[in-house]
Amino acid sequence: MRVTADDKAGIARWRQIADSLRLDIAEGRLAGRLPGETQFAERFGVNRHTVRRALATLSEEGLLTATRGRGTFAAPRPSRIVYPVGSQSRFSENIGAASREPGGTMIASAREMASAELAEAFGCRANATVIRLELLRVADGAPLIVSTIWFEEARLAGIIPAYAEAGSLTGALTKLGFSGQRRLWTKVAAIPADPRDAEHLHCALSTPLIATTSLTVTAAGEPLQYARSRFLGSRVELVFDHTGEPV
Amino acid sequence: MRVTADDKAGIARWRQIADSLRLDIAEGRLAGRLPGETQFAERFGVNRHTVRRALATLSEEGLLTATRGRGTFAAPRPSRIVYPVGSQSRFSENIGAASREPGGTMIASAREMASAELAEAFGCRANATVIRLELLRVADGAPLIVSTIWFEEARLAGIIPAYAEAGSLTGALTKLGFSGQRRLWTKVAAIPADPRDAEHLHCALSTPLIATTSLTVTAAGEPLQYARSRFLGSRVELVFDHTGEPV
DNA sequence: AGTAGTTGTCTATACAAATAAACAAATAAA
DNA sequence: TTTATTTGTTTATTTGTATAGACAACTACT
Repeated sequence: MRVTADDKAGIARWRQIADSLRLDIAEGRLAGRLPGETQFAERFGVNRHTVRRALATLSEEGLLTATRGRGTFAAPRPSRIVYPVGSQSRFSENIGAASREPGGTMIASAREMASAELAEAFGCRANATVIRLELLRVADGAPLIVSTIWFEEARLAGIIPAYAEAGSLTGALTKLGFSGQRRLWTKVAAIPADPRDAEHLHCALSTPLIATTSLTVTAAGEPLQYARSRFLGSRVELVFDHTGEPV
Repeated sequence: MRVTADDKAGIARWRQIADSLRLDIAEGRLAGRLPGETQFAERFGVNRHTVRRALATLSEEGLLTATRGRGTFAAPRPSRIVYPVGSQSRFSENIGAASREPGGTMIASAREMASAELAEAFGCRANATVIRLELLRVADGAPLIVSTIWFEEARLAGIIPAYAEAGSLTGALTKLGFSGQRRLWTKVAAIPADPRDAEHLHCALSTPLIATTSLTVTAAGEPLQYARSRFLGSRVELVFDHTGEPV
């Protein structure tokens, strides 16, 4: 089979244009009144209808409003939520500090065997039982983060009911007698959204996500929780403050 | 115009399948011998030819090798490069420590007016002159990072020739009499690759990138460099170590 | 040698996407 | 009001995408 090594193959021209314009709007390069459909068509080297198909999708997404005779206008772009990450990170504090109502729901919870990765982080046997908690975190009424959090059952058997009652992780841990815990490290990667995450975050497949993996320990330094969070790349920005780090 | 709000609209079925399989291979869910084309066709609910079109592209990308009569086999997946980020981050040290030959080339350099964002970071006038340096960083022979770095001209007039001579940023700064600089903070976002970055990083448009923005200051605490780097999400993982942070 | 299972190739058909050329309908400004 | 500009609609044609069925070529195993 003859296959050209073309990046854009298999993606309709109108889709490419829509994606390009969506990015331009998100980055603020396109705002207010947009150029006419005819101008766009010429700029992209396509027929006017192809541009119209692209604009129609963006209009459907609420990024654009077009009026016959007047023109097409870009909606004002929302700013990124700033999310500080450090040894003391907590979801509710972070989002709360940015004066947006936080929220979260438990998507799922399960007991399972520790994977090799997890066993290493917890310093336990590979077949030890762990508790997995899946949370969906919301800000401004739209989903922002999907978190998968693991706990050692031996240490945190009652975490699920405690969370259900307290409504927050920090609260649940306090209820179980843990305080003064801190985050040891955070790993960050960029990944395309998989079908499950795309559904929860209400975004398209392959949308760029920030994937963080982190280990939190007790005040005494014992492993407490291992978490993997996926942040909607378009709505959030993580901030790491290095002041205070050893030189 | 009637437009359904469908995520996958405008993306050919074979492309969606190719993207899905590419992710499966990258995450290790698919390895060694793959299911037959007929099985894939049934699993995805499409014709065998559509699957073949998807496999053909992955084969073109070197992720697959198919042999008539034998079957189709996934290439072994490369591991992510671990990139520690902290107050002392330097590119050559990081990649060097992972025992991979580092490398870098200057893509471009220019003098320009400070943007509002930049002026705030540097604490200077908005129309002050800054020097912009664009670097492409390579590991294992493949591009990994595109960095845009700004310096205040008033403080670092000779940075371009110094870099050209020293071959590294740290070396260039030493040559200009700066040492003991440290990174104050790092912001992290996930963005789709734009046309320029996609070209440099040799990746498809809209590939997830990690975008970091950081401020480095002199030993005395004065702003030294403001940098915006784009990391290829599929090949790298950033690690932030919070030990030593104030509690 | 034979057989089951695999990838590779071919032809034909139906549907979506993109192009082309006009024209209608609304708006803004002269 | 008139004019130019803009988005919206229609019809027709061409190119790409997906399906269907059949068969060839090759491999691994019995």
